Amino acid sequence: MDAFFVEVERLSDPSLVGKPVAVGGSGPRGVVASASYEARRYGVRSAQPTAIALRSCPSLIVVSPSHGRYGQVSEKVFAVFRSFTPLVEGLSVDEAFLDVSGLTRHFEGPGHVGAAIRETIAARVGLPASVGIAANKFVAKLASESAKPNGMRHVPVGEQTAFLHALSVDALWGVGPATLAALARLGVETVGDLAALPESSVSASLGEASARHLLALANGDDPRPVVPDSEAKSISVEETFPDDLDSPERVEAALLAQAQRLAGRLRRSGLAARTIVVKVRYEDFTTVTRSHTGDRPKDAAREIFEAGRRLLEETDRVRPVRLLGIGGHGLVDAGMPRQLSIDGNDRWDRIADAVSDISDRFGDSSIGPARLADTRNREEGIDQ
DNA sequence: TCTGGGGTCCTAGGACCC
DNA sequence: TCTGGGGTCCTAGGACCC
Repeated sequence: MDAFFVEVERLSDPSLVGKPVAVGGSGPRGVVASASYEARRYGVRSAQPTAIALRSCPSLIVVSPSHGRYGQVSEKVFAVFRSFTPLVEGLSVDEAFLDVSGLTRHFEGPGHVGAAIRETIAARVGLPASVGIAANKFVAKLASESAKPNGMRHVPVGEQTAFLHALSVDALWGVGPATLAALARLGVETVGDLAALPESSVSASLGEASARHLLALANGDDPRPVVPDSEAKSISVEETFPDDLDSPERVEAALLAQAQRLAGRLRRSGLAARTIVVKVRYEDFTTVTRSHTGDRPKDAAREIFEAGRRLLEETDRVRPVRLLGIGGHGLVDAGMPRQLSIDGNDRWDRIADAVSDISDRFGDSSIGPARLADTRNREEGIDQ
C-alpha cells in the first residue's frame, strides 16, 4: 500500500487530500511514521523526527496515528488478497507476497492478476496500492518499490539482471546503514558492483552467512517460497516518555501499566509467554534488555509485572529512563495445560481477564492500577 | 525541538547434558 | 597422566524491516 497510514486518514478526512501530511508523533520526541507524497517532495521521510520534518516543510499537517483503524483497513485489504489466492504471506500491516502461479487458468498472465488486485482494492477499500511482479519474492519486492506510487511493475526473468544490477546496494533486503558502510569500504556502490566480487572478499568483511546470502540476492537468486501466515514469535509494548522518568517509583508505575497492556494482548491472542523481557533506554540513548525464562508461561498482568520488576532490579535504577518496554517471547498456546497455582494467583488471572475485557471495550487508558492513577493525579496537581 | 513502536533474525558466550 | 565432541537452551546485544 502507498503511504498507508496517510491514505487511511484521508479516507476519514478528505480535507487532507492533496496536502503535505504526516502521520506520527506530534510531541517533542515524535517521529514520522508515514508521509504523503506531497510531503516527501519537501524531504519529509518516515523515521524522521517530526520537529525536523516541520522545519523542512512548515505547512506539514501532522496527524496522530490511530493504529486500531489501520488494523481494520488492513484486514479488508488482506481479505482482497485472499480472494485471489490462499498463498498470502503478510510482511507487515500494509504489504504482502502473493504466490499467483496457480492462477494461470483464470488470467492471461501475471500482469492481468496484478491489475485485477489493484482494481479490487480501489473498489472495495478506496486506497491506492502498488504491485511488483517477478519470479521470486525479493525481485517482486523491489519491483513494487519502483512501481510506487499507485503503479505496477513487471520484471520478467530475462530483464532481472539488468534491473537489479543498476540499483544501489542498499536497495537489497538486509542492507542497512552498517552493511552499507562495510560494502562501501570494498568499493561497492551498486548491486552490479557486489555481484562482480568474489565471495571470499565479501565474507571477509561481512561473515560467511551474510556474504552468501547477499551475493545470491545480487544475482537475483531467491528460492524462499511464499509461506502463509506464520505464528507470532513475540509480543511487546514499549513507550518513549515525553520527559524522562527520574525515579524508580515512576518507572515501576509505568511498568505496571505496560504489564497490563501486554497481558491483555496475550489473552486476546490466547497466548502465554515463557520468557519476559524488559527493555530500558537511558537519556543518552544506550539501551539494555534483561530477560528471564520462568518455569510456567505467563499471561496474567500481576505475574508479568512481578517478573518485570525483578528484571528491572538488574538495571541501573539511578539513571533517568527515556524508554521502557516489556515483552513476551517463547509464546505458547494459553489453552495448553498449565499447573494450577496454589498461592492465590488465579484470582489475579480473573482480574487480568476483567481488565482485558474493559480495555478491549473502552480503550487501554480506561482502566489501570491505582498506583498509576495516583501518579497521574499527582502530576496534574489533583489532591489525593 | 534528535532519534517511535512493533516486530524478525542472527551471533556469541556460557550453562548444561550425554 | 589435567580437559573431547556434539547438541540444546538461555541471555544480551545488534542489524534490519515497515
